[in-house]
Amino acid sequence: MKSKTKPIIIDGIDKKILRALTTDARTPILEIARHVGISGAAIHQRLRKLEKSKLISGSQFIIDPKVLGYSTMTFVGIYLEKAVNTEDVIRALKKIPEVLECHYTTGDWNIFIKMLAYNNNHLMQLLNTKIQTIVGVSRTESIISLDQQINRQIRI
Amino acid sequence: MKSKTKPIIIDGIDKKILRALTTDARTPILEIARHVGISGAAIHQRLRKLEKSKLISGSQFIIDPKVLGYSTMTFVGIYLEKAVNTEDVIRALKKIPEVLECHYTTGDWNIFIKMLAYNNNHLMQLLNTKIQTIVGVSRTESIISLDQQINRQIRI
DNA sequence: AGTGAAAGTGGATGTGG
DNA sequence: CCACATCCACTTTCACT
Repeated sequence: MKSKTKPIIIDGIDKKILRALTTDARTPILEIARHVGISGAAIHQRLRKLEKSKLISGSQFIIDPKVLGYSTMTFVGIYLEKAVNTEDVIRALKKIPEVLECHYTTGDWNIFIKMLAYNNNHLMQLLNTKIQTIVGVSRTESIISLDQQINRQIRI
Repeated sequence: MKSKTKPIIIDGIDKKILRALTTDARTPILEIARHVGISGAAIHQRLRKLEKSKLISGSQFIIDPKVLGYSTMTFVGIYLEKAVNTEDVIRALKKIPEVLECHYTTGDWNIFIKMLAYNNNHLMQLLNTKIQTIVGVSRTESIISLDQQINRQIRI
């Protein structure tokens, strides 16, 4: 299967549409239309094009974890034992809701995750009872985020 | 100012609303209403409550960076020189669009960032011409994400 | 907290330029 | 690629429970 994904051509109007909708997914199409000076139907067509190109992969309401009491964000580097099925480890990590991201990485660690916890105690508990207990995990190193200064999508 | 944010009480209906809207920000209120068995107006009221509590901090269309050609995601640990104004460094990082996240962290690094690049060459270029040139940055260590297996919000 | 109805607005679509 | 017109669905508000 030749993945013949055409290179997407995005003009200034598309950019304005994307900027509006990546800032607020509920921005009315007609409002964007007024703003860029073409009809709502035209915006609608362009949106279909952008969705078909998979450039837009969906939309989400954003939950603020702090309001739920999650005040500690941590990055955890994970060392795996040599002969281990990494897919099983990923599967186990997926079952831990506090794990938000998980990457195979270059460097010393085999796996790198981003994780939320209520506080440092909870973090320790998660590491000891959830992460370290996964078969194949030999050791972890934690990097706690003291403050997040940037959090955004790629600019369009 | 005592930040007297009441602990939010979220019942099962709120959870269903949030689950629908964090999956697809454009889910019609009436559809959710039919699903949970109360009126649209009631869903609307609850949404106002959730927004007022700041648990919902907004909504976004999600852009897939891969479609734009960004195939390399990298975490970069940054060492700063001793007597440096970290705020200036943050300010400089904010101006680099490829930087998506930026954290003050515990551990060896002072600052930890998540970054996109088109490829390894572009990554090198970004490091050499954008990151390393920031006044106060002494050294960086890069961890390249070979594959991202998990990417999600906190579960509700 | 929730209902139901009313009023206004926006999304979706087809025809035609 | 866009405009216009249409229809239908959705959001929002309010009086009432």
